[in-house]
Amino acid sequence: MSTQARQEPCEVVDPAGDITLPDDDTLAAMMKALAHPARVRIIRVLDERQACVTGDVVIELGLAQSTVSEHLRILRQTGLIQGEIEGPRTRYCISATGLATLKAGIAAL
Amino acid sequence: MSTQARQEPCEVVDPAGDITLPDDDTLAAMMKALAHPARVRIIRVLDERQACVTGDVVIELGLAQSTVSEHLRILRQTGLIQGEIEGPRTRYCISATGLATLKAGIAAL
DNA sequence: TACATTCATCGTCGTTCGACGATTAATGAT
DNA sequence: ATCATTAATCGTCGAACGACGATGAATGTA
Repeated sequence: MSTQARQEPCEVVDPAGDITLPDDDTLAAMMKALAHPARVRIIRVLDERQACVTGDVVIELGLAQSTVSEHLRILRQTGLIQGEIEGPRTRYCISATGLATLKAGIAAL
Repeated sequence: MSTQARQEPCEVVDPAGDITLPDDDTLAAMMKALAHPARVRIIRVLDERQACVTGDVVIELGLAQSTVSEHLRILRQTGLIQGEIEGPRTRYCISATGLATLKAGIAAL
């Protein structure tokens, strides 16, 4: 039931080095990924608990499992989070570089 | 009122003082407003040319007038830009506070 | 071998978005 | 007055979104 979060951090490699500014389309896509309250909340949840699995997010958001899985997919495909399979479950965490790219793109507006 | 609109800055009042962090819904709404390449471009255009009227943006984007007017409405309603009527045309400019709120909200993620 | 657990994917359905042309309102010019 | 210009609004239509339940694949356990 609960997550026994241990093991190494989800973010295996992410030097957070040189961040290239995204172009309009990429920036708009990242914005679109966060253009939904549920996905903003997911980012906050992943920030609080360093990392957690899909089931935890489902409980936290109170939405259907398939709905949450879809939101996670969108965030993953835009590079804002990353998930690694861990047995029968998937552990998600924030992508430092992805989020940094978004922040840089916004800040440059 | 208004009228005798000169070419003074569009941003009449905008101290850019205390910026309150937006909640999830507000932040998501601002993201949604910029979750489209055309609207990101509008922000850039308004940034380059301090301010310009609808027709200028129409030419710059190459979209139908009604389409651009709709994009401008969305940005205006979320408080990211502001427009003031100037005779038969409307002059738009970036809202410093609106954009600052967005930047603060993202940076706090 | 099952069987349960976890999560991604699929199918559906109603809502919203985004584009456009047409229309309307307001202003300026003739 | 009439006409032209500018921009917001309206109506439409196809595409995408967002929610859900159902299904399926992968893993762990008895």
